[in-house]
Amino acid sequence: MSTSEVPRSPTLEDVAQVAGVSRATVSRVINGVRNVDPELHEVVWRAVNATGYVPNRAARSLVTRRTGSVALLVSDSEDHSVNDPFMSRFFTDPYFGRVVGGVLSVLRPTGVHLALMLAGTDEARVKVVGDLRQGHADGVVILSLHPGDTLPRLIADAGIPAVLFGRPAIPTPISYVDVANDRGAAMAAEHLIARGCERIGIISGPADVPASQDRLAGFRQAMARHGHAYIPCVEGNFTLASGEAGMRKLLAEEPGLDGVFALNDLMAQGAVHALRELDRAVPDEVAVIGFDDSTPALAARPTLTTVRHPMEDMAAEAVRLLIARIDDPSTRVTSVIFEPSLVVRHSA
Amino acid sequence: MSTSEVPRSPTLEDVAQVAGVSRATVSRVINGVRNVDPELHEVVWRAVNATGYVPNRAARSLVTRRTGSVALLVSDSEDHSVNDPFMSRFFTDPYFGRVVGGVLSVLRPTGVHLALMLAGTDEARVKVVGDLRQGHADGVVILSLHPGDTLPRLIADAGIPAVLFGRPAIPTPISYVDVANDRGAAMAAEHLIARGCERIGIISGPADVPASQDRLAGFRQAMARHGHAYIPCVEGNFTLASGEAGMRKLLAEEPGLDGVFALNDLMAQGAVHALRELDRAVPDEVAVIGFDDSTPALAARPTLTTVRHPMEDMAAEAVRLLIARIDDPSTRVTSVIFEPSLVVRHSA
DNA sequence: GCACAGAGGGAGAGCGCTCTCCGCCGCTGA
DNA sequence: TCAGCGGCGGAGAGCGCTCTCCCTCTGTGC
Repeated sequence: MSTSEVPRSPTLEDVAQVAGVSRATVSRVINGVRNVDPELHEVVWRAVNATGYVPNRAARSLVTRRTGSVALLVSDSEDHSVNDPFMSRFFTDPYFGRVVGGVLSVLRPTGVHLALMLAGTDEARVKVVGDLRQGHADGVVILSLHPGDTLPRLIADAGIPAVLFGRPAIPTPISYVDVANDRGAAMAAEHLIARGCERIGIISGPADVPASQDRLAGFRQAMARHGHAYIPCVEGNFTLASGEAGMRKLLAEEPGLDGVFALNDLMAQGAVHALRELDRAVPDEVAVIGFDDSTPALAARPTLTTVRHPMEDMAAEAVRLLIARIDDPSTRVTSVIFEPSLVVRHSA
Repeated sequence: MSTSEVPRSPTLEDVAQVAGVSRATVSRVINGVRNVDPELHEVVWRAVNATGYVPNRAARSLVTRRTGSVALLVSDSEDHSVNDPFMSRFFTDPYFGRVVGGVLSVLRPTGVHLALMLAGTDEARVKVVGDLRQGHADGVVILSLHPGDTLPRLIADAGIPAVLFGRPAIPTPISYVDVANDRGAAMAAEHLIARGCERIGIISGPADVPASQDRLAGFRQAMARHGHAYIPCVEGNFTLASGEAGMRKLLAEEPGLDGVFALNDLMAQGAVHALRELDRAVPDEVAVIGFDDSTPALAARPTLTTVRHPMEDMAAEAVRLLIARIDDPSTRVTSVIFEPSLVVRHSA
């Protein structure tokens, strides 16, 4: 197409020349600083449009020490990534997409850009901190996928503005957002009981994951308030297959089960599959309730009764906290906890 | 925690001082350029580690005119984004996650970073081009979600290295990767026919989407080769609900239907739901085949027979093409078409 | 008439890096 | 012995911007 020379893009200097003013004045106009004669203001903008000027990001960053972008950092354990070159297990999970959507919803209007970073190995973790310190992003929202993650600590120690998505397993001086997992689980318990379930089981997540712990505790406490001292529980890992296996195991232990709480929707869907194969009607014979209210909840049949986890709002708030901290590093470390809500559909 | 002053991070100059050499030499060592005395080499690295030096990205970008990152740009039409503040419809779709996974799988080892950009409005499109021209990324993989998108053209005209994910609706001088949609659809047709289906219908996607057109054409041609001149077809929009509605409509038109090809898995799953409600056994009474081989294919019951769309590999290849073009802008515009494959499960 | 304030705009340093140019040094060949 | 050469390292310009300093110019008060 165009065989012409790469037409070096216009600089401030070029605009200044066209407008007949100094570089400094153009800079002032563009950044809206100080009083500039309205007439000159106009002239400068005209010159900007005439030349097609766009500020050079690197040059600006160099002097302002700001990049105008934040990072979404996914910190996973090594063994996961190694087994799955595409990390599709995670990226395909609605969890990721909902967080990205929430993050972008607040970033978009502000013009701040988003970088996506991954840290699977310890080496990568160190590299990420270096990158962050030297101008890849002004701050970072951390999505830590395994408990005992050292990354939040590294980042906090490096003085990089950061906000965690979800309570950290190890207490760390970083702000975080979370959902009241315990309260959500309690809602699930109340709902099953109100429905008349009497023998209720749990398909939990990994025991060391904070969200899993909180949901478990909340559910058990609510059940205890109703006199249910012991709740059979099997451990899953938040996958469809583990929900299916968990359901079978639970039923083997407690054949008279009439209600199940799965700690996420995917496992709840797995449980429903197992129940169908065993010819137990859902919800009439066994009621199933999930957690998250993500896509599987609507795609499953019967549709899942679940606890809504407002991930988009949480992600949006995380970014707001982050931006506040970037703008004023003295902002206190804080946590924002969102209220879950029960979404009643057909499975319970 | 640390109330100390922000300890200005070390610069090349600092490292040079520690190593007792010039700035230029440190730069050479770090960038692995030219022959540097092995002994000095060693000394410099020691100094780098001692000072904890990390190159400043902005400064480097400023002179090299490279950012060391590429963008994944999602170009959507305005009406979508407006209705869905989080764009969750798209980000939650396994499509997005698989592409991100594929992109990161090749980016990670190279140390190139990923920026995520969104362009919903025309205004945003112009802004994106400006950002791209001035140092937000060295190139861009474009995920265009609506036909007639002007963005690829804008980007091509701006001379920004770019690769499209999927054939553009409007011919544009940009490299792209795609799957042989027609061949995949033909495989689906052959499979249904081999199974003994005689009255086969299609649940298509929007008529103006290239992937939809190609699948439709491929399917029809394959059917024609077997003497099926007319195939009933209803139009969906790639969602679960549209698959369900499409199935009902199809069945109303053609009650004797014994096979259905849905242009993606989500619609296939919807079709299965409809069939269950209408008490038609899948696959015995009606065989259902999808396209993509994404998560719904495994989550549905019965599990879906589908055509595998190697999105991760395609995304990876797109990035490789992009990087090649960034490194050598004279690289020719090309297209890489991937072969689909049939994945036989239980629904057909 | 003059000091002074205050606002607007220009000059120029400098952010941290890369890269060209050049000089030094030790070696080779005549 | 000396020009020539090639390898290695230093000096320094300059990437495009922001921002401080300072100069100029107008308007005000005494």
